[in-house]
Amino acid sequence: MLDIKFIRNNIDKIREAIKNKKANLDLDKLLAADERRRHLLSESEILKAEQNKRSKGPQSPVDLEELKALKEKIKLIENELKSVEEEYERLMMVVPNIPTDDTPIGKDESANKVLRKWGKVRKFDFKPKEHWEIGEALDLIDNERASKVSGARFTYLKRGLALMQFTLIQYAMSVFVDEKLIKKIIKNNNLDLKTNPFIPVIPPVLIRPDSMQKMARLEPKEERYYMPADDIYLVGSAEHTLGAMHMDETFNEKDLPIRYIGYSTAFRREAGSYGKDMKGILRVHQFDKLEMESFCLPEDSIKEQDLFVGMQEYLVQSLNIPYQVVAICTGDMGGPDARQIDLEMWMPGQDRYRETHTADLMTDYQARRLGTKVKRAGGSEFVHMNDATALAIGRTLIAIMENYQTKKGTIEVPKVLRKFMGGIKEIK
RNA sequence: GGAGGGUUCGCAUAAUGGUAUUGCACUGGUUUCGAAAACCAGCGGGAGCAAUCCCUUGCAGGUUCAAGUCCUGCACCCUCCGCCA
Repeated sequence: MLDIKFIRNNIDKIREAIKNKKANLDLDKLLAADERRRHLLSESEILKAEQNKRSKGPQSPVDLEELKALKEKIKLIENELKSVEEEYERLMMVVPNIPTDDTPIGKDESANKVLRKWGKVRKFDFKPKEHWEIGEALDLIDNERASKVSGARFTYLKRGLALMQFTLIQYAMSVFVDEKLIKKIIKNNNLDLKTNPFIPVIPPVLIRPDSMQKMARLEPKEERYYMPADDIYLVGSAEHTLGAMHMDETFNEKDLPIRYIGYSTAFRREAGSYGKDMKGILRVHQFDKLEMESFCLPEDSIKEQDLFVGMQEYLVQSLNIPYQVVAICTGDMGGPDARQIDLEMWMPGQDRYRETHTADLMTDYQARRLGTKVKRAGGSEFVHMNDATALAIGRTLIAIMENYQTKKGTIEVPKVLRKFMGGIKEIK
C-alpha cells in the first residue's frame, strides 16, 4: 500500500504506474472516495468534539435529550464513513508500487531486459537430456506414484537427489552466515552497506489471512491453499511469514539492516498453468526454498536488493552454472514491487534459461500495512523491505542435473557440494 | 478439546462508569571545559500554517449522555487437565 498523501501529490506518476503495470484500477474513483472520506471524518470529528465537551460530568434531563440526538447524528455520519472507508481501503489495496527509474517499461516479458550473462555454456558431445528423463532413469524422481497418492504436480524426490537437497541447504546456509564473505560480496558489487550476516530462521508455513493481506500476498487467492476449518493459508513462500514477522514493531536505526535467511516449504496451487511444464519437478505444488528477507533504511533499499542479487550470483557461480540476470519490465513484475530482478539458470536439456531466482524490492509498500517502522532522529518512518530467493531447491536440482549430466547417464556432484555430501562425487 | 487467570507507551505501573496516572528508559533544551546530577519540554497515530481538535487501554461489535472499567464474539499470552511427534 502506498501513502495516500503521496498519491494525492503525485497523481500523474500513479496514473503512469497503473498503466505500465496494467493494474485494474480507476484512480479517480479512489481520489473521490478519499475526498469523501476526509470530509465525513472532519464532520464527525466536529460533532464528537462537542459530544466530548458536553458529556463531562452528570447531565440535566434537557442535556440528556440533546446529547441523545447528537449521538444519533454521529452514528449516521459514522455509518456512511464506514462504507466509504471500505471502498477506499479496497481501492488503496490495488494501487501498485511505483517502479524505479531503471525498470524497463513494457507490457509483457518480451520487454524484460537481460542485464548480464555469466558462465560458459557447456558443449556436450551427446544430446543432453531433460531433468525428468535423468530423474526417472536414475530413480531420483517419482511423479507417477506421487500423483496416485497426492495428485498431479507432486513428486517423490529420492536417493541422491533427496540427499542433495540437504546438501544445498547446508552449503547455502554456510554462505549466508559468513560475514567475511558477505563483506567481500558487498565490496565486489561496489555497495556501501553494513555487513550484518543473515539470521537463519525456520518460519511457520501456515499464515493467517490478516498477515497475508498486510504482506499484499493474499491475491491472487486462487493460487493459495486455504484451510477453512481454521481460516488459515499455506504460505507460497517463506517471504510471507518472514516479512510479517515484525508487524507493529519499531526498530532502532542502529540495528538495521536486519537480514534473514529462511527455510521453508512453499505451496502453490498453480492455478491457470494447466498443461504447462507437466514433466519432472519444474512446476510443482510443493517445493522447498531458502529465502532472503531484509528490513533496511529507505535510502539503502536499492543497494540492499543489489546485495541480494549479488548473494544469488555468488551461489550460482560457485555451483558453476551459467545464468543471466534479467530486469523485469513493468508489465511483467508484481504489483507490490518497485524493482524486480530475476536470475535465470541455463538448462541444457531444455536448451534455454529458466527462472530460478527473483529479487523483489518492496520499498515501504508492505511495511506501511504491517506497521514496521524505524525510529530515527526526525521521527519514525516505515522501513523498506526486500525479499529474494536464496535458493529454490527444486529448480536448482534441475539445473545441476542438466548441467552436470554425463554421457553414461549419471550426474556429477558439483565440487563445492562434495564435502557436504559425504564425499559422494557422482549420483548414479 | 476442557478449566481458570491475563493483555493499558520500549519496560513497569494507576484509574468508585465521568473522559488514560506515575516512575524508569529514550530524545531535545538549560547548565557545564566536557559529562553526571538537577531542572524544563517532548516521548502512540491522524487533520491543520497555527491555535486546536479527533482517534488510541489486544481486535471487532454492543449497552450508555459518557466505557480501560459493563455485555458478546475473536486473537494472543500464562497455569493446569486431556491428547500427541
